[in-house]
Amino acid sequence: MLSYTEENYLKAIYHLSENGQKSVLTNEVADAMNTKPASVTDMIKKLSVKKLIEYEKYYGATITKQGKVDALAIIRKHRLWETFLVQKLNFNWDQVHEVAEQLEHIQSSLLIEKLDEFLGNPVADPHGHPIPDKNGKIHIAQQIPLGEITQKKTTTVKAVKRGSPSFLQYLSKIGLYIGAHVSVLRKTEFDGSIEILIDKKKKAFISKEASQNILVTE
Amino acid sequence: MLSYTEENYLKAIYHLSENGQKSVLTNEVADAMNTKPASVTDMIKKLSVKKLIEYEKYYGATITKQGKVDALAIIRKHRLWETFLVQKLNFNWDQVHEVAEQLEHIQSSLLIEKLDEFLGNPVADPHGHPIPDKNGKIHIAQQIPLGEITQKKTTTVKAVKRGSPSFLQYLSKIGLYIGAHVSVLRKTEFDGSIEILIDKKKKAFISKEASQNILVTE
DNA sequence: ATTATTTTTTAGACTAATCTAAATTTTGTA
DNA sequence: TACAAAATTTAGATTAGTCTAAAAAATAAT
Repeated sequence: MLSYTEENYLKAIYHLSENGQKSVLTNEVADAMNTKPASVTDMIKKLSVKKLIEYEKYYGATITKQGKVDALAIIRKHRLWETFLVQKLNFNWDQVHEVAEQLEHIQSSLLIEKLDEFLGNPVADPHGHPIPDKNGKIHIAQQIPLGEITQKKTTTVKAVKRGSPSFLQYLSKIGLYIGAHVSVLRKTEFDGSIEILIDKKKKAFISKEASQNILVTE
Repeated sequence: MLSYTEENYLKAIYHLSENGQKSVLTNEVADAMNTKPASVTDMIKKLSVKKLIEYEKYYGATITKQGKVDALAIIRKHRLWETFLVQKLNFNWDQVHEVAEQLEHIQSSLLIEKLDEFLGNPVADPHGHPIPDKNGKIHIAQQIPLGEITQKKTTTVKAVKRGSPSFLQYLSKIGLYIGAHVSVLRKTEFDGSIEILIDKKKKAFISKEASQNILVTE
């Protein structure tokens, strides 16, 4: 069984290796975990002894099949708990991450299966991120950044990419949420910002950066 | 803020000091925590520096006002989570303790207040144990052991005293649960065992020991 | 291609929580 | 009361996770 800390490192390494197949570097992990590279080296050795990652000195780590399985189990728990917090306890979507970071480490397969059932076997968390099923299978929906859709076409918001609390609060403030219907009214060439129409009612200007973090149906 | 381990020790000391005002002895704590007396001595020193207990060398520890407040906050969380597991996730009452031992350490006052509300501000957990309110206040109901009630009188089961999983499973098996209506049909003098009638339907013989662990309304 | 910079690892130290074994103190008893 | 037994504390060691500083290796740049 993995310790609290081992779980967190494994998860970080999984997330870092999602974007690109390349091996994950020591400093990247240290940044993600807010620890020092020396600590990462130690932990990487531990995880590689446990066959959850493969590690070549000075060249970073790659996650193994088993490592992925374990990481996905943790991510499943995280996202189910986030869903619970929003759907059942009325948390806002910007309030759930920190608490789910704790809840994801609770060890009880009975609990997580019953929670899954209680929530109606959800396929995505409050940020639109897919929830791996019991076997670690993820259904990856085709989604593109809002900035890239054809003008006039109406799409549905499916997910947010990076979800810092302040970004999520900002989205709520302009009336944007998962499931909202959005179309692009105008694009500004020089800075990439766009004007959008939400649910045929509200207009909003959003920056290029923001538009890249909002994912919609194609 | 208390560490996971400090919380567990504080809770154990609180529970041990509930039964009797006397100070809690090192060995008692070691037994309750499944650790060695030497470890207890160390922790007792830490908690006394934090003013959660008062400690006189060789004479055990007594919990302070602040210690009680902190202990009750943990117990509140434990019992709210147990209630959640049974009422919302359909756990059996003999399955919840271990999971709640983990959940009680989640740090989020928002979470616990929302959970409390979600559950309808329950006053007792699935074993009938009182849930301290937000301010640590407990409503202590008058309850007596089943073995001590007057024969023929019908009473309502309110709580179980010590709730090991096997004892709870046994109670379920004979049809006994919190809220059941029970009367004593016969008492056997020499061993203190009794025959009871549950919900005017089921009869069961239970030992003196069991009867002392079932608490009913007077 | 040699040097400078960056990255990573190693070495050694620290804290929290635990242990065993030995020393100390209290308690019980002859 | 004095000694034996039990309980408690102290001393010293261990493990997990972390750090800083120094050493080593890889990468970039002149």
